Amino acid sequence: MTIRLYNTLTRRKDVLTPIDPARVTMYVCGPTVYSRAHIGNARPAVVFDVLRRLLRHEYGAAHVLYARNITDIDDRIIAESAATGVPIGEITRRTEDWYLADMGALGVEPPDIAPHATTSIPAMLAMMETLIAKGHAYAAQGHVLFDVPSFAGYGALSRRPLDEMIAGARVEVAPYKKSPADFVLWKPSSDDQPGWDSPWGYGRPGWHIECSAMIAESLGTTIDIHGGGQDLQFPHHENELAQSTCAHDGAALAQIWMHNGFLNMGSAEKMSKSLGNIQTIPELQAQGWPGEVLRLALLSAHYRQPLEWTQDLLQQTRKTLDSWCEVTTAFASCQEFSAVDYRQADVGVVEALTNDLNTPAAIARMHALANDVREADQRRHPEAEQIATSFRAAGLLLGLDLKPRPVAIVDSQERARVDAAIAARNAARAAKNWAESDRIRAELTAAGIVLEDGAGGTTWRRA
RNA sequence: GGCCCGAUGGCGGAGUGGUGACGUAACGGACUGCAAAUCCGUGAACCCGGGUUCGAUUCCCGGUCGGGCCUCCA
Repeated sequence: MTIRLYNTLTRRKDVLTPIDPARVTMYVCGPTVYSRAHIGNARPAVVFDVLRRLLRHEYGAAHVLYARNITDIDDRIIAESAATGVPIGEITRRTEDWYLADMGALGVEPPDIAPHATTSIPAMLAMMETLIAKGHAYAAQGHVLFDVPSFAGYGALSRRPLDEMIAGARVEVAPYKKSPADFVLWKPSSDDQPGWDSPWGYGRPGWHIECSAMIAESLGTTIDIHGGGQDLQFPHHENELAQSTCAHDGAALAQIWMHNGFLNMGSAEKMSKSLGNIQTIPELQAQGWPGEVLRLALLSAHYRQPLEWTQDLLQQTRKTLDSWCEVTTAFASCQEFSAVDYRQADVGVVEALTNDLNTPAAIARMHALANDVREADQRRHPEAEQIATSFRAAGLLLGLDLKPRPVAIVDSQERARVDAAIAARNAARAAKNWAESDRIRAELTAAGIVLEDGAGGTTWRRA
């Protein structure tokens, strides 16, 4: 099936044509590990996790190579260490562990490759030497700078004319820059700052060079998809593109550039650490929102659109997820996780995703499938089971495990206790002793168990 | 100031040159001892002004409002 993705470089939906369909490559800018990620940081992780699942569906799991970096050297990390007294290594290790745990809670699988900036210094130094040799970078006062005017294509990604950028610059231009637009590839470190020896002295890399070096090292010269948040479009991705293109004699860095939108917190204000209006994933979980609810909520809007992040959205999402899990309950083939494969996913859901990852359309299709299953099941139509399977498989494509309910009844004593209570209540109901039957229901409700009297008897589930 | 993006029902959120998804909320009904779930049904929107067109929410221009980036940021 043809996958079309919106390409920031061309400002239209382009057909994805992998350079090598047996090795589809995707790189997404990962976190700078200086403080715990918030739910807004999770949007790209979840979005590109879905894209990865779609790519695996189309090209085969063994033919997709996904890299997401860890930026573990950065001035914010140095500042965080200085402010808290916690050693840099501890901050970065701890924050990365949190990141992986938090994303895991949202059903995000770890990438195939997770390059770290600090272990890619040789590759960065090599790329800088190449850029200098080719006349696209120069050394000055312990710095190495990229010579922006030397690259005619600069500004193509963010559509910023170079002269206007210089004219509108609000930052004071460092004296060692040949052009105000030039950016730092390498900068000197003081003795108390982390650094590495280099031909230009003891120092550390600038922000942009790491991604260029790590992409070349781990995936290749030209990759199929490059992703990240909208805010990275400029200057980060523009600079990455410039460095890599110049280092590789004009070869494109990526075929398709994708950028996700932000989460808004009420009043259309974006969630950000500097505004202080963030919610971390453990905080949200502590409020009672399971990871899958958070994940589906993040997918409820198209990835390029802003998403209003509200309690109402989470409540609505939880309800949706509950009803979807209810749908698979009656079908034996859906009970066993191993029996369901995402390759059996409903074609309507797949089609929605191949259209620039239209998750809202995919979710709408899921609702339709759920209705189909309920209807077919009600009529005892043999097709019901098959639809239920394609429904659950499509859920896997979205990264949702739509397990049948009730779930997590590991305690057989508890099960026996609930069964006994239901029997007692049904006896009371048969005797029209409503006071007693309501008392029993209230007791179970207090224990977090919801009873449902259906045509086939009383069933229960966790609230 | 420059560049870019957006504006759809109470809310969230797709999509389309012509019978206006989907979800949730509201209302009516069926079912139910009550409830939940489910089912049936009813209302409910395309920012403003021009233009193109037989016809625009959809295309074009202008405006208003909102957001992002230009400095760290998913």
